[in-house]
Amino acid sequence: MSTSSPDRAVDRLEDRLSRLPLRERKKLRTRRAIQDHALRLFAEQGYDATTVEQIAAAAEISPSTFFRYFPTKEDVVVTDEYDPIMAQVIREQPAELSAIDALRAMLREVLPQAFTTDMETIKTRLRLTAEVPALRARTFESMRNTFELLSEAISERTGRAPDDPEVEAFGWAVLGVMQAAMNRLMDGKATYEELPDLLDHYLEFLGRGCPV
Amino acid sequence: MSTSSPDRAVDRLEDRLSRLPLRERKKLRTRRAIQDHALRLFAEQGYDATTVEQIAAAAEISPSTFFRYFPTKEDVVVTDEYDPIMAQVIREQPAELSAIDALRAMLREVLPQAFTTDMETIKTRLRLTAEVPALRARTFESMRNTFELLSEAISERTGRAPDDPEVEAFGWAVLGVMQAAMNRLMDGKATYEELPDLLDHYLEFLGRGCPV
DNA sequence: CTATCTTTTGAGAGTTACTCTCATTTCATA
DNA sequence: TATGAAATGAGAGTAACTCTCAAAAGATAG
Repeated sequence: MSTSSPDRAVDRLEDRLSRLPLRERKKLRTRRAIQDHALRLFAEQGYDATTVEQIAAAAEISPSTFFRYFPTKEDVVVTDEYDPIMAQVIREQPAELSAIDALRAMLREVLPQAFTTDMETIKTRLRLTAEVPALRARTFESMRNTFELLSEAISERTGRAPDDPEVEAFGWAVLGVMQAAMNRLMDGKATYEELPDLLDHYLEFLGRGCPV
Repeated sequence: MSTSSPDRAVDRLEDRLSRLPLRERKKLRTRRAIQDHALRLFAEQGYDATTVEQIAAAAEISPSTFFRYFPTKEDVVVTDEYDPIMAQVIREQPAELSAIDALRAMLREVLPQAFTTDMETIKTRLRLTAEVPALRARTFESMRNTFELLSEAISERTGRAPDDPEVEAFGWAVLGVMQAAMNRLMDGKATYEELPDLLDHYLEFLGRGCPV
């Protein structure tokens, strides 16, 4: 299995950081500081028990500045950078693969890579998302973003319009089975090691018409 | 197409109201008053521009009491009573139908019924859900409830465990295509008249393995 | 019908996420 | 080094929720 594509996709992101005007680099550093301190405090004290004021103090900024970087406290946990990478890797799959097989190949590439580089953050975020109602709710908004990128990539591969009714149904069905897998993970009915296989199985199951 | 089942299911709900201790009946009346006034005010002034204080004043209760009936302002819009009815109607379908066909039959029964009795409320709720980010987010929590009832009903029909991995994947895939249909409705790409056919087509499409 | 017990309600104070405004500082450019 | 633009901090304000406690309303026994 090729491992170079997601590396490249990630590298492209990291690369951009270094050769940026000072101002922009400082902003990115501040953003990351906020997120790191926030996740640490959430893990230590719990989400609700941690105030924005505390996060701002830990990151050495003012509360006003916090809200300039993250419109809500929830965004600190919910915002991630994987969606564009996943969309990109879908596009890089051979054209002869079906949409479902392209998705399966993408996940087999991206998941191990993400787990290797960011396991701790991923675990913290998933645990918070499972436990805090406000964060669970926000998940849906981020699914809508994922849907946009996903249906765009699918549309390109299949030559159908991005707002084709069946493309949209397919996109949401895929997000559905992904959510099913995430829920099993959050409920402790599956482990992180099993996740790639579970997702693969779910997509194949979807392609067979969900025979139950 | 049978029309008696959803009538009975609804009737059973309405029936209970009449022969209830005074206290309970008053509570239900208060609850409905809050919801009616809230939806009216939201429609007139917008969701964000309407405060809980205004709703409480309109319903002639105190703000404290508002939060005893609805834990959050969002719940007033998001809470609905259709899920148990839908689960019940799924159970009433002939055993020889596949899970997907049972769902299709259920929707052909329940949707017209719901549209006939509650069209105004449904439209208001859907429009608010489309427009207000906080409400969009909350949709996901109510999907989780729907999932519980749905997977329970599917599990009974198929004889598989409710937490069987494939039952869960199927349930979320179904919720996915339903969400796809709702989104088309909210985006103005489909009408309420077309919704039953669209949903029917989506479920059939799902049963064919989503060939895109 | 009265008295008691339980449940529901209202009033009010407190917390915190989030918004807005304006003065100040920090960085970019000539 | 001076000038303009963008980022920051400080502070005041709003509104959704939480908690506590006393008053009111409904249920129940005598």
